[in-house]
Amino acid sequence: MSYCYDYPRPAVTTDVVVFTIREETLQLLLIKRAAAPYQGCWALPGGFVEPDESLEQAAARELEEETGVAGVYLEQLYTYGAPDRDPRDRIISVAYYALVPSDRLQLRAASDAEDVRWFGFDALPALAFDHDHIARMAHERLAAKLDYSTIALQFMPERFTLGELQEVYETILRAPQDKRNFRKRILALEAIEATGERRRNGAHRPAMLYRVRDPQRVAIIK
Amino acid sequence: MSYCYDYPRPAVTTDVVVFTIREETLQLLLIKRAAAPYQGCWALPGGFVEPDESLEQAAARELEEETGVAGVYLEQLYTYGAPDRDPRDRIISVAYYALVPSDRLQLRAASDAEDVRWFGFDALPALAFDHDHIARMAHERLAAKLDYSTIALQFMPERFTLGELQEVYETILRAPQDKRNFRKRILALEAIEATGERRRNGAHRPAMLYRVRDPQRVAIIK
DNA sequence: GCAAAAGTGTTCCAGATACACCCATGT
DNA sequence: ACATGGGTGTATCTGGAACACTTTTGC
Repeated sequence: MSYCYDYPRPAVTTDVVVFTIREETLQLLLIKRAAAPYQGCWALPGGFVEPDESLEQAAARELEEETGVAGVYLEQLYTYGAPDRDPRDRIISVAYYALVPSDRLQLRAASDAEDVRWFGFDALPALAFDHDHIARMAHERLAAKLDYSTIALQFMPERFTLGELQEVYETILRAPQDKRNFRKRILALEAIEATGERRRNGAHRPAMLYRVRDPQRVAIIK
Repeated sequence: MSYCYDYPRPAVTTDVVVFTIREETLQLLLIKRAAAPYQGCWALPGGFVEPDESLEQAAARELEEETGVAGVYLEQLYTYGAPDRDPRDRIISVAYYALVPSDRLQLRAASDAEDVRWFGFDALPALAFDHDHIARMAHERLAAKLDYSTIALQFMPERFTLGELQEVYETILRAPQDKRNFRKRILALEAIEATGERRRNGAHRPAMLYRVRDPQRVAIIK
C-alpha cells in the first residue's frame, strides 16, 4: 500500500517535552532511539500524526504510549521545520510540552526496559535532531509562565505543603524565593486552599497540607 | 509526476495574518479564493511549504507574493491541525503574523486587481476555513505583546510623531491612553529618538518627528 | 535541649496612575 | 481671536522586595 500526491509532502510529527520534578530537580523524559537516524541516541518522545487525530491528540497519544500518563497539562510550544533538521526526509515537528505531577511519574512497564528514562534537565545527554533546542525553548516558556500564570500547580500531587510548592518554583527558576513573600503571593491568588490536615515529616513542626482548587484550570495572573 | 509514501501525509501550508494600521484602524490583508473549497470566499494569504524552504521562509514568500513587501516583522503564531479544518484533504497550517509599516502598504500591482484587499479588523467578511479563529488569536497575541515589548514600533514609518505612535497603541488596545504617561513610558524605553525635525501638519503647533533606534530589534520590556 | 522546617508582619521603594494647563500654528 | 493638536510635571497609589524571630516537632 502506498499513498501518492501531486506534490512532495513533508512528514509531520509531534515531539513532547515531558517535564516533572523529583528530588528537587527538574526532570525530562527521553527515549533511546531504536532506528536510524541517530540510532541509539536519546530523543524526545514523539511520532507521526495520524490522519484522523488532531495535533494535540497526537501529542497526548505519544505521551501516554511512552509514560502511561494521561490527562496532564499539555500545551503547544512551537513548530520546527528547517529543511535539514532531519538528515533523511523533510520532517516538520509540532512540539508540545507536558507537565507531570510528581505522584504520577511511574513509567508504564510496557515501555521496554531501559529505553525510556528521566534525566535531570542539567544533566541531559546529547540529543537527536534539534531536540536540545526544543527542550531549551520549552524550559524558557515554562519559566516565563511561572511569572504570569498558575502553571506550577500542574506539578503538584493531590496534597502538598507550601514548602514543597516553593521548591518547585525555585527549581524551575533556579533562584531562591523569599519564604514570606512567596506565601503571601501564592495565597493571594486563591488558587489553592488549606485542607486542614497536617503532615508530620521529621523532627520539626508539621506542615499544613494544601490542595489545588481547580486542578484543570491554569489561570493567567495580572 | 507523483510522490508516493508508505503512510498518508498531511499537506502543510503557512497562512499569514498581515496587519497594518491606516486611518486609525487596524487592517488585515485578505485574498479572495479562486479555487474550491470556499471558492470566492475571503481568506488569509498562504500556501504550501516548498520542500527546500523553512516555515518562516515559506511565510515570507507568501507575504511577498501577495503584497510585494519584504523584510517586515514576521513571527510564528500557532499551528492548526484539526483533522476536519479543510473539508477535502488533511491540511496542517503553520500560522504566522506580520506587521507592515503604514508607509509600505501599497499592494503590488501584480496581485490581480480586486482579489487582494485590506479590511478593517472590525469589519471582516466571513472567512474561509478556521481563518477567523487564527485572526482572533493573532490579534490577542499582538495586543499582549504591546504590554511587554516594543513590537508596536514595527508599524511606524521612518519618521513619526508621538501622537501617531499613541494612536497605534490605542487602535490595537481599543482603549485611550493618557498622553503624559504614554510619552513618559515610551521615551524611558530609549527605543526611539527625536530627529530634530518637526512636521507642520495643520492649524496647530508642529510635532517633533522621531525615528526608531534599531528598526530590526523588538525588545522585551521588564 | 537542640536541630530542623513551619509559620508569621512591617517597612521601604519603584513604577504606574491620575490629573490640567500653556504653546505654536493656520484660518 | 479661536480652534486644533503638541507638549509638559507632580502627587498619589499600589504591588514587589527586603528582612528576623517564634513555634512545633523528633531525637
